[in-house]
Amino acid sequence: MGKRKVKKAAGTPIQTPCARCPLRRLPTFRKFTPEEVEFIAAFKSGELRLEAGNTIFSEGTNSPHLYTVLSGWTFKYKALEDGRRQIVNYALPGDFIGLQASILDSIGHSIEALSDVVLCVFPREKLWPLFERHAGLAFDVTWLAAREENILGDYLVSIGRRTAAERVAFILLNLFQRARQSGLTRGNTVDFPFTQEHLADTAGFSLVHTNKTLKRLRASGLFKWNAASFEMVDEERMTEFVGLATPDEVVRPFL
Amino acid sequence: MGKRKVKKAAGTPIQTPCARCPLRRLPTFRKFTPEEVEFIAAFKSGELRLEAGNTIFSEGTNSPHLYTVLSGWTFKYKALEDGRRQIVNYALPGDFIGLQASILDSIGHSIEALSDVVLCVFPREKLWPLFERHAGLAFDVTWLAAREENILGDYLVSIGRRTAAERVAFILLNLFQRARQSGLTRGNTVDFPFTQEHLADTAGFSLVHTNKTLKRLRASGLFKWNAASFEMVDEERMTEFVGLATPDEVVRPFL
DNA sequence: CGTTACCTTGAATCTCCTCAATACACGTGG
DNA sequence: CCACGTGTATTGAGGAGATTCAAGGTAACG
Repeated sequence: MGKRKVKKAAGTPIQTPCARCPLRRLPTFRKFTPEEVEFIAAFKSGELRLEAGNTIFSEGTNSPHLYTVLSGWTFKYKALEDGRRQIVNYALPGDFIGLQASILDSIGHSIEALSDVVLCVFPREKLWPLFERHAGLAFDVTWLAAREENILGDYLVSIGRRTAAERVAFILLNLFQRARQSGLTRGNTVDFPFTQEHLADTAGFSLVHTNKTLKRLRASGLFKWNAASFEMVDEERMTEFVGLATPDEVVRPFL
Repeated sequence: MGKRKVKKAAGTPIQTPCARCPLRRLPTFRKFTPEEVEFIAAFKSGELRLEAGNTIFSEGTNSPHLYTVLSGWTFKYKALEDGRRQIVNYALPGDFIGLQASILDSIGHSIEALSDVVLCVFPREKLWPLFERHAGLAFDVTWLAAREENILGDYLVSIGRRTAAERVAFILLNLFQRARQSGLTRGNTVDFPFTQEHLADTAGFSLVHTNKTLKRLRASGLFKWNAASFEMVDEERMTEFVGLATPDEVVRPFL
């Protein structure tokens, strides 16, 4: 882990107040009633800032907290004893992480900060009052769980049935679109914080084969990806190459 | 689809009353309060009996119902235009299907009856009252969604990172254990209603390769599988071969 | 007794993996 | 400032692993 210069003001950390949550301004996220915002503000117990590379959850663990990503990227993965690793999904700003640890009793995967991140922290024991007093928010939590299932299903088809090129293209497209929803794009450009090795562990390929697939894919001109900077050149053709329909704009909840 | 002799008594169909739901007797499922049982009984609007091979949900569709499997097996899958198919998960007695269609607005996968099945039918519009009036049941719904996510994650690692033999063994083991939880085993034996082609579409392999992998795997003596009848011979070694820990007994909800 | 659905096997070919070497950017310590 | 280590990207070569094509084989059913 590289040491970075972290300048921190001494004293109390500055927290983002929920009422002025920057994510709420994005068109992606649904509007809340004042009571809901108030409840969420009370639900939130703090913020957690972590540098890239830190582990947030370990597989099999339990935790007194659950989180929402406020800024930065995280990814969740499962590892086999001999070192093989499969990345299961990513979480971007607005996404929930650690729900499994709160609902089931232990989490089935590890979660790691992919970039420097800021997480909103919620105490686990207040999840129950949320279900009791705010059916709307409870429904939102379920919505997010269903969405997660949906994404994993998409990844499953990709890994199981798509060719190498389709598979890699699918992942890049998916992450680009989700980054856009989370307000991380400028025009057709994003900074992708992950390496080819992450991509390989997401696609279920070796690093070498991922690299060669990328080379062929780049030649198609659908996108550019140098260093961290990813540019989507022809989203439409990319979408149809992967065999998907153009996604409709969703308005979704988050906490 | 083969025509079967379906003998049906004329007149009103016989329904399983929730209070005497046979699934509730299994140790796997949690006990409900009398009020909860009453609510569920009112929530349930009927039963749906389907023969093997029928489609229950089509990808991209919406539905006024959601279901619980009362008996039989179903599987959900996604198809690409050119015919490639990936089975994403199975649903056994006690499992929920079609939640995505009720929570998100359309379902991301198709669902088909693998064997003859009986489904409990719940009207979608009563899902909201459930969240409003029975936080405990709402929590259960979320629990089931989180469990689903958990299973899909396991399948992802298998498809992405396990060898052919491990992968096939994992699926068989997983389905055997879930069948046992649903009360479908007699000793170490179950009737598996799926073919090698289903297994191939679950593992992400071609039918031929699945067959050859099975042959090698059978030689290990961990299990027997002839015709429909599957016998688990050495569950412990099978578990460690796949690289898993022995699962603890879970008590889980269902509707 | 012919059809249908599944299972099985061999052969040729393509995909993907491992091993190995090189290249480039960056930050550290001399 | 330069030498060196570290992390990431790139490329070639040889060998497993999977796919497709093609041919049987078996059991159930009408």
